[in-house]
Amino acid sequence: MFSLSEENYLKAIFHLQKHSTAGVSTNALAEEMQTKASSVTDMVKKLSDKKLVVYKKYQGVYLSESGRKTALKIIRKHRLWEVFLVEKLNFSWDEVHDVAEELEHIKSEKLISELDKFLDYPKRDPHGDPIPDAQGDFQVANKTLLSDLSTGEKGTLVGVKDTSSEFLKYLDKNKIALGKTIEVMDQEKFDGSMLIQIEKNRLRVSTQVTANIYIKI
Amino acid sequence: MFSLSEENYLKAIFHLQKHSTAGVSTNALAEEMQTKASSVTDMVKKLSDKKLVVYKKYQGVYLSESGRKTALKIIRKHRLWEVFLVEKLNFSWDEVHDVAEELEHIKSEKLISELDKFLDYPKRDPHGDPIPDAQGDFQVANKTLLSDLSTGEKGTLVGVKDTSSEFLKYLDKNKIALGKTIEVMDQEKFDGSMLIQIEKNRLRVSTQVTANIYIKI
DNA sequence: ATTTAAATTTAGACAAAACTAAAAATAATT
DNA sequence: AATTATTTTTAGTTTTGTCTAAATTTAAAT
Repeated sequence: MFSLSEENYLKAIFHLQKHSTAGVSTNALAEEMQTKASSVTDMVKKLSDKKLVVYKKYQGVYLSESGRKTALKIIRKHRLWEVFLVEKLNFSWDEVHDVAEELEHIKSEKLISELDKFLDYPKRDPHGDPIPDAQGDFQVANKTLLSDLSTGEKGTLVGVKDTSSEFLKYLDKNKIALGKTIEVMDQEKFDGSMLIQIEKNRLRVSTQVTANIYIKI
Repeated sequence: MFSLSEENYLKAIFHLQKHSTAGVSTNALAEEMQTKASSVTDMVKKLSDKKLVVYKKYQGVYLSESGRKTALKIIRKHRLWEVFLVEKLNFSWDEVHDVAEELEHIKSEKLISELDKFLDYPKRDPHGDPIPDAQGDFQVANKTLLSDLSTGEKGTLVGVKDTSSEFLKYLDKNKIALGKTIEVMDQEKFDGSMLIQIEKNRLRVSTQVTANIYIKI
């Protein structure tokens, strides 16, 4: 159907598109894809010919409806495989990304519908991100960044923004995990760092940390 | 490490090499890879540069020790994924090949060792073929083609030579499955067809069938 | 032992997806 | 508004793996 590269571009455009209503710029896409702007222009033209994106020179690129559907299918596969790796194959949440990045391109409807069934239709991946269903629909959680909470507020940790191995290992080390309750005990004016209570533990975390943790109040 | 295409060539050479002690011919490889002889020559040169095969112009190609090890790793992955698809995702033995063909190229040592563990270290794939261990070792079963048995002999069905969907569906339809006991009741001189007793059933099968079923006496 | 046939290799070309360097368009500054 | 800076696109190459057509080598047949 689509090449590996085309699929990866669609996914990247989808992820960049969430951040704003404007079109995705060539440079942003080049950065995300770890490639050069000229390569992006070439590929975007190809995707445009295939009606997967809407593209006008110098105006950035938008996913078309079919492009969005295709991107969501890939994201669905990626996140289902992540669940599989963690739940069945003893991977930790910081190890799954690269392997899922490969597995997401396997082409078989049956494989994914059966995997979904085998995993008992999970709604979220190991990082708390929602898994689109076969139609591409998914819950948009009303989540808040921990950094946006005020002293005294509390909620449940439902996701992470940064999914880098370094960040996830930091969380593991400090026993900060999905599903736990977090309460903001104090905030330092100077650097924005927070003193948080997470179950029995109390610790101070920097803004780099609080700006990458999603809370459901 | 190696490209998709390189891996597929190594696998193809491995499979063709079993049939004889001579080198694999360019044309045979072209046929197996569904490509042209000139493309094969190009790729074989590349594999030779990488010391994965031993190649002398016009003399056919042989796997080197490292080529053989690489091929066995891919075959191990292919067969483990086949077991996974059948045992965990409700695939039938005639549906697994194409998907496993894609899954076998996923690069992760941990993925495969954990999958192996998850499946409880299977020794054979759904078609009865042996699964190499992490070192590339596997049992070479002392199996016989059903067509080589004589009237009165019996044994257990341990594998199939032809793994095409058509043949496997034929076997399903006639309740011929791995692990069942088969006894040769009679053989027709004229066309070589056999009357076989397989558990409670008795049926007549052609040489196309008997030459593709492996029996362990 | 020639000639013919078949198999194999070489040479040159192409598509996909990337690159570099230069040109063009847009945005930002003075 | 004109100039400068930034972003984006174009033009021309490169690499991988394929192809066709022609040349070469090996095998088969007379």
